[in-house]
Amino acid sequence: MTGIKWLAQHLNVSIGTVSRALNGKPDVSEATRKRVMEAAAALGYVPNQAGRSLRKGATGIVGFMMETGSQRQGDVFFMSVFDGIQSVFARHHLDLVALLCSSEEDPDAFMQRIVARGFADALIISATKRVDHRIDFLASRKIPFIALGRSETDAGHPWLDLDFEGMAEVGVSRLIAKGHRRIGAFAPLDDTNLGFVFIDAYRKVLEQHGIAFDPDLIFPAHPNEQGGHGIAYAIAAMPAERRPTGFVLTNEVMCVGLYNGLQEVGLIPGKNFAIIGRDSAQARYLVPKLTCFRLSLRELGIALAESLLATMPAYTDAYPFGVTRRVVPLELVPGDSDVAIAAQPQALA
Amino acid sequence: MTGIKWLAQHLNVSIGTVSRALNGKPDVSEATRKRVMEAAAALGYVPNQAGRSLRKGATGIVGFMMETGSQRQGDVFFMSVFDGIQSVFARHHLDLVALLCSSEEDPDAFMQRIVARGFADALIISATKRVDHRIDFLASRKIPFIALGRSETDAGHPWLDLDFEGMAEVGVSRLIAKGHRRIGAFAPLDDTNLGFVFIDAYRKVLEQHGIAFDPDLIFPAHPNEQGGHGIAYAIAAMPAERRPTGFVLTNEVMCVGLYNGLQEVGLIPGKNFAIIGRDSAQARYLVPKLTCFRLSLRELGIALAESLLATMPAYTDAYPFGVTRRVVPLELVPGDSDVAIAAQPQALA
DNA sequence: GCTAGTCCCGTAAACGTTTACGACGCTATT
DNA sequence: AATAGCGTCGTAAACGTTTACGGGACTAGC
Repeated sequence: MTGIKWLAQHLNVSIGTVSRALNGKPDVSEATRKRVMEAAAALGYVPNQAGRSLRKGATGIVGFMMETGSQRQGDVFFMSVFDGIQSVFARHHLDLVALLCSSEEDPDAFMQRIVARGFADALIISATKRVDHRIDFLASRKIPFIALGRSETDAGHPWLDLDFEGMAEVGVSRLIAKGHRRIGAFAPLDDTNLGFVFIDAYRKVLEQHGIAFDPDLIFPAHPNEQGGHGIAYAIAAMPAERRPTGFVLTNEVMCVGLYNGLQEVGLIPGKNFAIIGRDSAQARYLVPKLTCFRLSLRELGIALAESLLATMPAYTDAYPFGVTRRVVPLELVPGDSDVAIAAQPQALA
Repeated sequence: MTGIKWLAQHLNVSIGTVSRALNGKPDVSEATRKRVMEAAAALGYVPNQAGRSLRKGATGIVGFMMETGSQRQGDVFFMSVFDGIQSVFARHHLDLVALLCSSEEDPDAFMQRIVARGFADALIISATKRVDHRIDFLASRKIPFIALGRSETDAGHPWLDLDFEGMAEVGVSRLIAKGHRRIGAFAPLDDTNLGFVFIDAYRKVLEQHGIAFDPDLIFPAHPNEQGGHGIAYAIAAMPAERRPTGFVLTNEVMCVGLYNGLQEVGLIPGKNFAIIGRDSAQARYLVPKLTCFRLSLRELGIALAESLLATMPAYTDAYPFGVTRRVVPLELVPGDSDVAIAAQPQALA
């Protein structure tokens, strides 16, 4: 018994007038507009989503697609990013919802279903794969979207990504300056793109310093705590002289697993092993203090939201910078974990 | 140019027949049904969400309300729960989406907006407060919902919660059996209900063992890493003889902060301090191994989904157990962090 | 006083889907 | 052979909203 005609009847005006009053259209007197808005507030009327979006062809919803399941990395990360996104969306009466793709469903099929159903006006995709069919699909359907993460699939689409090249540059050369020659890195076992970007830059930095690339120092792992933990044991299983003496790890959740795993095998970060990692709520309290890369996740969310809106026709006037394809820098926060090699006592067997 | 009439035209049948065929209604021949479904699959037709839910008055969507922002606790937790929920929903063509309430918006207002807009058919709310207006609101609007977490607000509604009484019983009496008399606990600074439940049970267990309750052993903190970390320093700031010698901590993310904080102040878990905590992906790799309570988050999600569907008229025949208001047990996984007091060397100042 | 213009507001169509209703053709029964 | 029944399908209304269109009332200008 709620609905616009109910409210209109209650006010003795037509439904058209009510709609115009609430949507700020010009063809309504200030007196009746005030009357309508007050009545709506008093009676708790809110336009029905289905009716509105059916008529307008837009939902006022932006979807953030993410995959659920314990395999995926945890998501303190996302909560802060979401908050940044929403602070932008709130200004435009847009709602952000997380579209949860079950681990049992194919991500590409999920995305097609979401789009065809007309669920959201725009999408944000994350965990981009090296080749990502979602990008081609969204571009071909002309759905506004932005990717959090680069991909080799290029549809001229907007994206934002962390500066993995910068982290490789700063992190690896910092360890080299501290005397390290054997520096470990990880390769994600799924085909998320970020791993490849980092490894490429990592190789380039080594080259610049005249250090030969050793494929044994690239440790394949799942991008979660367990993956980091496993790397520690993989290192310990190597002959001592072939082990890395330091590690640059751009994945924040892996840091915790690696840290604790290393301690279990007698490789103590900051003592006889060097780590440069990624900041996170958990990593912030590691002992000894983790030297890490940090960025404001909230600002990342804000940039993501603004860059997305810039590509949506309805908002281009508010955000008049075209397609953004940009890398956001991270700051190195010195800690005690990136010890110099000279200071390292012999690693325990 | 997609839509049901487009598909109907393409097949030379009426839109009514197409709709009936796709929705499994009886009034359609098997031959045309097959023809319609194949064409739909081939042309990639999926019914428009707005049109469908406008007509049916249902959206096929269940919303999981959660608050974003870095203040809230992180959510490796939720990802696994989501996966369990979805494995149930998938059988009924229901979609789960996370409704993200910005930290800048009032949760009660957010909920009202969501409900009034007719966004979801049912809701799951979490982080229940001691008195929670959302419960009364949803009950009065007769929206199907379930709460993850108890509350003193009781609308006869369904809920599921972790067995905090059981954790207090097992955890506290275990530490007492190991010689501890001064056992710490935490009280959440926001008014989430779980804190109160645990503290009440904690007091009762102490009483049963004839140990006086000391309010100084209840540490107020935010339920995140930083909160756990702060507790360590609060403990260190106490005169040594008034400090707790052990701690039972039911919040999984706080464990990491507390663990590392304690090490910083010279109170080493498993050596001169005892901790019983909650299992999590991060906590699993703490050194020394954390003695903790564990449960299957996926199964929790499954129970949550089934209990919710049991209260929805359309699904009561599939899940014919009425309103569930139940506590799910946790298993104690022994580690090395709950050291006996006799084994504790003198705590360092 | 007539016309043009302006300001409000009501009317009705449209968005895409589901579904009650009725129509049609066929078969089986009497 | 007439009728009842069944299986199949088309027609049209309905869901709640937005918006193009037109009309009425009033003002201003001549």
